[in-house]
Amino acid sequence: MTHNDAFRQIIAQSSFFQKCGSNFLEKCESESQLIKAPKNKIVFITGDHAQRFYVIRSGWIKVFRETEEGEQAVLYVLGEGEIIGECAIFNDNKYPYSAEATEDCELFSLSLAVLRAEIDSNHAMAIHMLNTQAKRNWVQDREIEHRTLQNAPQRIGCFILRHANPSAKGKTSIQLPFDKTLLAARLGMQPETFSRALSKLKTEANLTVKGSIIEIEDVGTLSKYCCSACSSTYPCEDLPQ
Amino acid sequence: MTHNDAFRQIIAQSSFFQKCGSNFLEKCESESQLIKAPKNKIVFITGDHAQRFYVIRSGWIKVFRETEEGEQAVLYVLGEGEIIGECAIFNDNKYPYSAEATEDCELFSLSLAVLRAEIDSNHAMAIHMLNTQAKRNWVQDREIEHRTLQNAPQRIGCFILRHANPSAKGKTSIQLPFDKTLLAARLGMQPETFSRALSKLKTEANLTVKGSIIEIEDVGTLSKYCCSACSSTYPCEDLPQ
DNA sequence: CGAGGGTTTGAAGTGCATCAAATAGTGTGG
DNA sequence: CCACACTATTTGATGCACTTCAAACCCTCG
Repeated sequence: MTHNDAFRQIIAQSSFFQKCGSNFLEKCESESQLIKAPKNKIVFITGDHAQRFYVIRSGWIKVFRETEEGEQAVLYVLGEGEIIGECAIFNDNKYPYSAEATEDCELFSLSLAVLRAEIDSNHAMAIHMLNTQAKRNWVQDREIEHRTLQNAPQRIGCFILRHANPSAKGKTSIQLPFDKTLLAARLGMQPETFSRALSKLKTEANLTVKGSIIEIEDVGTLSKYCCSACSSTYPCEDLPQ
Repeated sequence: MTHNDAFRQIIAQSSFFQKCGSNFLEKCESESQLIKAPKNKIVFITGDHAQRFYVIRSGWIKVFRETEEGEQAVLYVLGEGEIIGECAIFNDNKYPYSAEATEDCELFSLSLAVLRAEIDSNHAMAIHMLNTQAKRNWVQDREIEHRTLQNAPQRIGCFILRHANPSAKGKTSIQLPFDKTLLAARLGMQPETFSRALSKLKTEANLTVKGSIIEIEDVGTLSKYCCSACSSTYPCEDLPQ
């Protein structure tokens, strides 16, 4: 596959780029660079002077902030078609978080200056960015709600439900998108807690777990267990992932 | 004071309105309504069809989401000059959270349609909103970090430090802006936990507490205690409040 | 002075973290 | 195809942080 084909393929499935004008897409395409980020590669660090942002072609990128002692708070885990680091243009050209490849990843690197110019000159693009930022905003508001009101098993169940087919009734199943240690961090808990909390879910909400495959005996039971500690009701259509 | 004087006084100290064009401000002024929200008044509820947004003239407004059982997650507590509910224009004209007066408040009610029209027609305004949303975004990212990495006494100390004079060295003092029960909820803990955690801070970081006045014996000691569990270092200038 | 809300304190329980170790799973070279 | 190394995951034991429930205390205001 040529570089441009690869680029277009990702663009086609990226909610961010789908609404961008073809003029801007062409500019991006022509100057885009495909980056291979092997597992554990740090893409950038909080405070780095930012010149590029990234579109994920493959793999999962962990977005986090870290104390001097190395304690991490994972803010997002982003995958195919999602963008990282674009927010640096609103933060004095400094990345407000760090990003690390959690497995071998491929990223398209794009110019922040091109993005900035597009936003500044193209009103539709500014509106599009505004929608993107606003949406990310209430996703984070929800995250705070989840961490405040849901306990560990409920947060896991909530994550599972958001990955299940939203129209599923009764029996269904999902595959966890990345490994359990990373998911634990994403949900704000320790790996040991994750393991025990998932065990508890097996009993309380009637799940079967085989590796990364989760079989849900009854979506209603699971959602009742999880969504009772949340302001939203199942199916929680307005949250991604 | 006339309505318009009161309006202009608030606008003058609102970071949001300071960068808006005079044309827009006049439109807002002419159709603004001063609302008195007595203590415990619900300004709006999650999911309400939104036609107005609000600028706080006085008092503290609690922004939260709530489960069916009445458990609340407080997302923000907003005060003078801050705006609430504007984000409904990016959310299908539904408020994504509830808002309640925690004391007798005065609000200016403004038209979302006017705001929407301004954003759609005025590029500078769109860019301004973009900056506002992006900033709120990383404020929320930080909130998640704080709740993940800091324990209760550290979160309280962090809040105190953000309310202290940023150039203070050594001894200084602050007054808590609202009551301790609300502050506890704002920081994601129970009132009892707040009380005990503040006691612990008195010992660990050498504070004196008299009602809502907190005397800090040494800012360095306090920041060392709190900021060690955070990715930022004191003074944490990029966070508001 | 008494009522009521805010705040603190006490006692007990729960959930999650921590540390340690066992087990399962995966990829490697022989 | 097997043994080994390495990582991911689970399990056990224990401790701590925070919550919960209950009651006392304090402060303000009518």
